[in-house]
Amino acid sequence: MPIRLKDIADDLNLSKMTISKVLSGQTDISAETTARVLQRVKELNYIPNATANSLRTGKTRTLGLVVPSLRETRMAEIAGGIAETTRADQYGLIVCETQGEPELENQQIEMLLSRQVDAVLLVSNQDTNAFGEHTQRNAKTRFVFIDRKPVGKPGVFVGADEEAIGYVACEHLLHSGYKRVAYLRGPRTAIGDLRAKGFRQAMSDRKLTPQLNLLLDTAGSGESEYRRASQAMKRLLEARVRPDCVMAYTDVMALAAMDTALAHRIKVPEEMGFVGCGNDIALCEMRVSLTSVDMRGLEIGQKAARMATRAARDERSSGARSTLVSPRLVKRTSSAR
Amino acid sequence: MPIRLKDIADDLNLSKMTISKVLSGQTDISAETTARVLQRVKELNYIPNATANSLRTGKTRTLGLVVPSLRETRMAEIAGGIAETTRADQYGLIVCETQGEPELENQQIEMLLSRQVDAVLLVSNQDTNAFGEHTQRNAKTRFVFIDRKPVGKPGVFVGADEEAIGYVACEHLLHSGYKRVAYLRGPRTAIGDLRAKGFRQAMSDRKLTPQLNLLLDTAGSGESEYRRASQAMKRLLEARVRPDCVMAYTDVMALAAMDTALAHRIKVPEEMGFVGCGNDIALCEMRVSLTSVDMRGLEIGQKAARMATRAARDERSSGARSTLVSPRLVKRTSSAR
DNA sequence: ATGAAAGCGCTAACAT
DNA sequence: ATGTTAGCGCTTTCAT
Repeated sequence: MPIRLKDIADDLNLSKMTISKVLSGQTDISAETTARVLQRVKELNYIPNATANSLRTGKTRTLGLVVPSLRETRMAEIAGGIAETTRADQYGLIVCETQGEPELENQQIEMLLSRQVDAVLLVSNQDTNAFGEHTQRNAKTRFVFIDRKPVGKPGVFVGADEEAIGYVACEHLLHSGYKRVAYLRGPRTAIGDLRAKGFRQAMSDRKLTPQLNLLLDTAGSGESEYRRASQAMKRLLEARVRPDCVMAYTDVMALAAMDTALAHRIKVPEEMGFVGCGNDIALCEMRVSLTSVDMRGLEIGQKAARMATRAARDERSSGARSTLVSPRLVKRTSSAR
Repeated sequence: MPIRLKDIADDLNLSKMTISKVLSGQTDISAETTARVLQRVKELNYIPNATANSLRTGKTRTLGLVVPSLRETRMAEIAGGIAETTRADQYGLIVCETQGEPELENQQIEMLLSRQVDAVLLVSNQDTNAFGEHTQRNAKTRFVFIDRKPVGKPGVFVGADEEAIGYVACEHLLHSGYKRVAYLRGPRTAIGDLRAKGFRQAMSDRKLTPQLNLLLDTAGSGESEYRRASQAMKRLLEARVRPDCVMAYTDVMALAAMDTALAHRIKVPEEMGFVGCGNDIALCEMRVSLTSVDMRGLEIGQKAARMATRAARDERSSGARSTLVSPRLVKRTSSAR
């Protein structure tokens, strides 16, 4: 059996309280006793029972993270940022996958509440608010939403500034001297729409009109993202007016477009430029290295974790309700005109 | 404040025990009472306090996972398998990153032990066994090692059959009619050596001698894996005897080699075949789709989680001490001669 | 500067 | 079929 406070106390002819006080850094214990206790604690390799502590104090120093899947690059990045920050703060992190299923999401949130986590970090798939009951009733546990704004729930929000992502990518191409921007715009989700809005804004800020026939939606089922983007790119190359640059919703799509162009003997970046989103290091260093928008998953995770621990400490729900993290453009060869 | 057992008991004029029994499915409660309790529990949205339960029972129904980083594809896969299985078993999963630093690894293990996890799943970076103390002293917590065999610690092991991975990849190429296999062998780690051994075995089983000049080590610092593999491939193409196929330690390396060959106007797969390892879906569907060895990260995670929960349940440390998971070859165009 | 008592929310073991 | 007692390991509060 593991060693308990009492074991140390008995061993030293002191009371449990004295040991507890030493370990929690109270100052009303003599230096001598403190030293004796600390030494014995080390010798016996005492590890405090966090469960008992939690039951007594009502705090677990543990956060819960709920994500659709850890295997998407973006989620892994965000989770990494969260894990890093929680570790530094001496918090634990319970991670749950939901496969995008609302039912599992609710189930996992309930599991986390049962485990008394101090806060829940949630990348939700639910546009609806079935988890409303939880956030309502259980006033104790704070919620931090990531990347997807909840409809009107209590809890703070951190996410990428999607509109800025679209803007930055497009503006970079225009600034580099490219003129006819094609945008492989990805799915018709809230995020996809925001990013497209940024793209359009960048165009109109330069008095350019997006040529709508270059606005392709590569969503669709069956084929891989790469193949779908390749096909879209082929169609673009056959158009009356060819674009002289392409921005894409993801790095994979940008890479697919670039590969297609290269196969058509188009010179990159001289004749055609490319920008992706994600700054996925495995993808951006391939072939002609790819300019990409870093969406700051790591920072978003860090920020979310900090908001969570702060919210968990404060009684009152604290200040900032919503934070957008600005993207950062990483220039590489593919757009170096 | 959240609702407690006692609240329900008072509300129904029953004792805490009756409620507890109903919720844990004891049979010695009348059907009528059971129904009444269940209904009120649902109405009040009662969520049991797992912390109190754990303190009382000594079990947390929580596993700890320690990995170098969640952002490597392989780790994300393994973690995904673990998360899936623990969820199905109604276990929680505390995830920790160590950035490959032994100090952090020990720290995180201690954190997990403090939180009384029922078992620790560990992808260790330590060849040494600094965590020995923990595994020794804390007889209660079980250890499951993943992908890296510990030197001689208590605890079970699950990992990929690395030798088989090397064998399967090479044998596939030979079976397809390729003759001169080049192997971009990756780093000189224990795993790298095992995989090379499998490669050599496959060659000698066919009475072929690996041409040593084709055995390249792409380890080295600074440049990205893709660039290093590209350079290695260029050297291979300038050699007196060109290989007619390439197998690589990773999918990125295989892709780099293939891109280099394609840039040299070599026809894939007719003139040259390629096989990678990892079966990374984002990479294998690019360009000429890449044949790759699936290293079964998901299955390894699932198996590890099952071993962990089983070990946590049984008092005695149970049977199987070591399991190797066989790789699965996924044939695609790049080697379709 | 040190310690005794009480109790966090739950359940194992034993009454009734 | 239902309830009582005791206690998991710790900390808060209040003595001494």
